Order: sequence, then structure tokens, then C-alpha cells
Amino acid sequence: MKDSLDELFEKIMKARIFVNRDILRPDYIPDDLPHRENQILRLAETLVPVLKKSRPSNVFIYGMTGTGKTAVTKYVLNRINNEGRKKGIPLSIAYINCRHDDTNYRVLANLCETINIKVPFTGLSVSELFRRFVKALDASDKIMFVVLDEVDALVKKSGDRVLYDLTRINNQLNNAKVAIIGITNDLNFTEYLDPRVRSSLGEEELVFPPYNAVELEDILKQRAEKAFVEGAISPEVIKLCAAIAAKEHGDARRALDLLRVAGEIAEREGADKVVEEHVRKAQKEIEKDRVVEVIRSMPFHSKILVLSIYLLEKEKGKGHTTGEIYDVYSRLVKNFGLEPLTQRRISDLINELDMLGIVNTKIVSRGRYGRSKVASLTVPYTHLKEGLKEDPRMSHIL
DNA sequence: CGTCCACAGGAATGACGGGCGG
DNA sequence: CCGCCCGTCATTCCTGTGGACG
Repeated sequence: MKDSLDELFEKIMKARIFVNRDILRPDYIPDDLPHRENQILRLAETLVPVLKKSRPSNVFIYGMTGTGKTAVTKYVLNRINNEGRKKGIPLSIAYINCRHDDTNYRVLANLCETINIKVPFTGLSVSELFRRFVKALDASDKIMFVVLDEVDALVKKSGDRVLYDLTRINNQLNNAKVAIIGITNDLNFTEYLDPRVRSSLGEEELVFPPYNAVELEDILKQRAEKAFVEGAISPEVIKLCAAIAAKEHGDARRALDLLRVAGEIAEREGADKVVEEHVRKAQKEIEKDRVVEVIRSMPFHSKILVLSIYLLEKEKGKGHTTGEIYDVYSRLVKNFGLEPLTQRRISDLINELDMLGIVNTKIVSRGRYGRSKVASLTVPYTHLKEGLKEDPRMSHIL
């Protein structure tokens, strides 16, 4: 008696594409990071004074997404931490992703958590939080690394107050010490900073250039060796993934995703090796999943906004001003029995859609006929509809 | 060459729910 | 329980502006 699940299980077991697919995930940190030897060494050099119990310089790390900033940082800190443990030097490492924790409060709350003082989600004043953090940290006599990943997101959203406080924190500490490692993919980021913060945070700077196709290929090769069953992957497929990712700012994360998803597709199809076609399919699938997920998690008004742009484009082609879009949106919202948001707010929401890569916007001046922002959808309509359809309030329209 | 359109986008403010410490 | 502070979402009011029209 065999049902469809049995067949599925069998197929998965038989297909044997992967040995360990987690090796291809972006948060996996391999034992060595090809083509980053330089950065590893430089970072280690600046941080190593910690092993003699003195405070290392603050470091600022620049580089586009997927250039290995996070991996290198974690790798070096791991090594230093191990070494510190051997030597009996008490270290503490806080890793904060500022895209996730993008308010002053959440950053501090996170810091408090890593030194094991419990704090509420919200409720305390920022200065109170800071006071507690300083007190608890100083009592512990540790040297603490604070890694602020994607720190530009924090500063753009909430200002550089916490950054300023953190750079000056060592003045308030008698026993403990703090070193900050700021990571950003915005190369002009320091312009947003108070000059005092800039100089103290940028004591040491490190740049991560994008990988080129050859380097990406090495990275993929190294990971694929451990991740795939022997013979399941060919050099040509790896080359293709590397080439595709190299076109998009040399993003290693993208390259790894591509390889992993291609493998998953091959496995699903019951193939015993990954071929070019799987990579092509993976490319489409990744983009589609991204779009559907983004739209699914949007608040209702944004969904209606997307729908408005879609309807406009279907009727009149691409490229519509905020005013046009707002009119359609207003009518649509009223059909749902809701009050429309103001145009000001919609303007912000359109900017958000731009950031999310759902629409493209550019400012167009029509002289006497005003100055406006023109938006067009950048994603396939089918993806978009699929995302919208998941909302029960929306499904009857599509 | 000034005007003036159709907005962009900054600043201030408020409503709201969550969560503190006392 | 109260008074306070938080972040988030939204509104209101506002000043700024590129360039075709006259």
C-alpha cells in the first residue's frame, strides 16, 4: 500500500542531490573564506589588542550586500573569542542587525540581553536603558564587542544618538570596555553622522569590494563540494550561478541562494543532477517568492495601493503620477468601506514600495504642468496577483 | 524672465497599544 | 492602579522646486 506521501519520501531519498544543504545558506560560516584573506587579517589586526586586555579601535566596515562583511566579522570574532577563552580573558560579543532592530531602544535592549539583564520590550526611557546597560556592564569587567550590522538603517531611521552614546561609553566605564564594529552597505553613510561620531567610529576603516565572477565561482565551488552529492553538480552549473550573481553587484548571497534553490528544484523533479535549466527556474522562483512574501506581509492600505497601480497599468500602460494613483486608490478604498489615507501618507507608501523593489519611481518635471513622481511596477503581474490573492478581502477582485 | 503647476518631502503633532516602576 | 515613556502609523501644515508656458 503506497500513497502519494510514500512516493514523495522515496523520491527524496532516492534523488540524493544534497548531502547538507545548510552549507549553502547565507548564515553558514565556512572554515575559510576565499578571497577575503586581506580583510580577515586587517580586521584581526585591529581587534587583537583585546587579547592583551586593551581596548581595540572601533572599526567601520563598508561593502555592498553579499560581499562577506558579516561572515568575516563573525569569523574573526569567533576566533578571537576562542583565543580569549583559552587565555581567560572575559569577552562578550553582541551582534545586532540594525535592519531588524532599527530603533535606539531596540538596540539597547538587545545589548542588555546579551549581558543577561532582562529588560522589557518597551516602556523604559532610552536613557534609563542606557544607564542600566552601563551599570551592569561595568560590574562585569568584560571587554565587549558591539557589532552593528547594517547600521545605516538605524541611523537613517532613528538618528545617531545611540551611536554617539556608545562611542563615548568608555568614559563612563571603569572596568569594562566597549569596542564598536559598524557594518554598512551604504558607502556614503558617514555623511549622515555627527562629526564626533564619525571620527571616533571610523578609527579604523575596512572596505569590502564586490566579488567578481571568478571569485564567486571559487566560493561556490568550495561550498558545493560539501553541500552536494558527488556528481550531482557540474562546474558549468556553478559557473552559471557565479556569472548571474556577478552581474548583480557580485553578491555572494545571491549566488549561494541560486545554487541551493536550483538543487532543491532538481531534487523535487527527481533528477540526479543539477542542470542549467534548474538554475534558470531557480532564478524565477527566487524572485517570485520574494515578491509574494513582500506583498503578503504588507498592510492593507499598501495592498490596495499596489492593486491601484496594477489596475492603472492594465488600462493605460506603465508610468503614473502620485496624483493619478491616489485617485484610483481613494475610490478603491471607499469600495472597501474604509477611509482613504492622505496623499502625504500615500506618497510615503509609494516610496516604501520603491525600496522594496515592487515599483520604480522617478521624479519628472512637466514644467508648467507641475512636478511629480512617476511610478511603474517592476514585477510580473502574475507574482503580484498571487501575493494579493492571499488576502481574503482581496481575492474576489482578481 | 517670471510665473505657477503638482506635487515632494520636512516638521510638528496626535492617537494608540504596550509596558514599565511605584 | 496611575503617570510616564516608548514605537508606530497617520494627519496637518508647510516650504521647496524644475522647467514649459506666456
